[in-house]
Amino acid sequence: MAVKQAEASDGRRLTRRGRETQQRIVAAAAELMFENGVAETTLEDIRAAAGVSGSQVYHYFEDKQALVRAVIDYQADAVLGAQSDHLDHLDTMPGLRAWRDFIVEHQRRLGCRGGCPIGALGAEVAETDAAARVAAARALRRWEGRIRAGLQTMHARGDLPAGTDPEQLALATLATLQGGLLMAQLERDTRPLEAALDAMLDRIQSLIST
Amino acid sequence: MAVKQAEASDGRRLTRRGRETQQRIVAAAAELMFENGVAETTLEDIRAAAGVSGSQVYHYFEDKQALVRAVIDYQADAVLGAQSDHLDHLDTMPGLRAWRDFIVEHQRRLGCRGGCPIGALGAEVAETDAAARVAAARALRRWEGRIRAGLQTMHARGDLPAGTDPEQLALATLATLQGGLLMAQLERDTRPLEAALDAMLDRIQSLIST
DNA sequence: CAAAAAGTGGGTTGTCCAATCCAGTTCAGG
DNA sequence: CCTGAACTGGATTGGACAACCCACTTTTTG
Repeated sequence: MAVKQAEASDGRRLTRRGRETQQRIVAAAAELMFENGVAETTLEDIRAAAGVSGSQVYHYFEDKQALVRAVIDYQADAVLGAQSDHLDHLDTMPGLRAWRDFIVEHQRRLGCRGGCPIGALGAEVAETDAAARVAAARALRRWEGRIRAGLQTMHARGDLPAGTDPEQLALATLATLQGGLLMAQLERDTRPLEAALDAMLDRIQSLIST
Repeated sequence: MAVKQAEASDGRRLTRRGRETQQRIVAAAAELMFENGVAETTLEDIRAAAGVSGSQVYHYFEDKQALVRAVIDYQADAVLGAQSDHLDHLDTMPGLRAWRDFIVEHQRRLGCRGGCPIGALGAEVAETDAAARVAAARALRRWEGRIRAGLQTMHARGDLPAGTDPEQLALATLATLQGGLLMAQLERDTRPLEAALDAMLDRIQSLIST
């Protein structure tokens, strides 16, 4: 599921070159908004970073809000893509632990800056742009779906007791991850993130060994 | 620990009346920033909502950033104050469950709008205002301290096994709460919040009954 | 109770930035 | 190869808003 906008703001179809330019704008916007937030990122910054000129941003996007929505979809693909291999193996404790380590290490490399590309962006625009809020919520549901798939496999295999609900557990796991990322961002320290994920994985482990 | 700014932007001491006006400005700013975010809240909006005139905001605050920092401290007091009774009883499972119910019910009443007054605000300004980020982090540590106190009581009492670290568990609990609030805000649904808190409380419960 | 400090009301300024426009150039399909 | 559509580059506009200023009134204090 890639970001297939594939048309200009006035609805015309795009050529190959056009699509590339559009993607370059979204990628530049995503990076700048991740680093500085939506409000602090001007269209001029994006234009310069993408290496396109003046009217181009408006050629491809209706307005700034439309670009923000495209960025959210782009980040959803980026985040799920980056951890795709890990997400495919969340049906064993070693797989879950490896995923945890991957996320913590990634945050450490970033100096805990930026938080979650989806969650932080969504939170910033949630109360002023309903469409963007919904886009962020949809992105989180995709993510949760991948986690749930792993837990459901464990459940079907009988590793998780019949009484447990994989969906609830997946929701809780993603929420814990989001909160850990937020606290890590604010404290510039991975410890809250580690404590949060470890507690949730220990919870799953304890369900298994029941 | 109240917000004792108690001086104007130029460092002069405030009279009683001045302090009241200053508080009215902070309270108005807090409400508007909670509802619409920092970027969407103008000083003119705040001025009008607080019922003060033109230069007054600048009389009491150096600039908008200083006001944001005051709002963060104000919200920290407000949040901890509102759940103070519950925070005093986090040393039993019924106490923890009651706290959970209180938070979920509060979110339901708000229609899941706004998220966490501290977390959402902190996330918005984290990458553009280091002082505000630190203020938010400090607020979260105060909150975490209250949770930790309850868990430490359980630990000392022997309810929690010796091997468990109340601090780690408190950190994880707050992170889970933050993530649940964020997801509830984005999805406009308390289910992620409930799933997250329930999973974490079940974790604590399972540690007790070991 | 006088004089200085604290607080008020509103007007002004300068900057930033989203959004629009248009003249010129490149590209892609028939 | 040529014609219209896709794309480029830069200039412009209009509005919003943070920050500042000053004349005036009220409050506090020595």
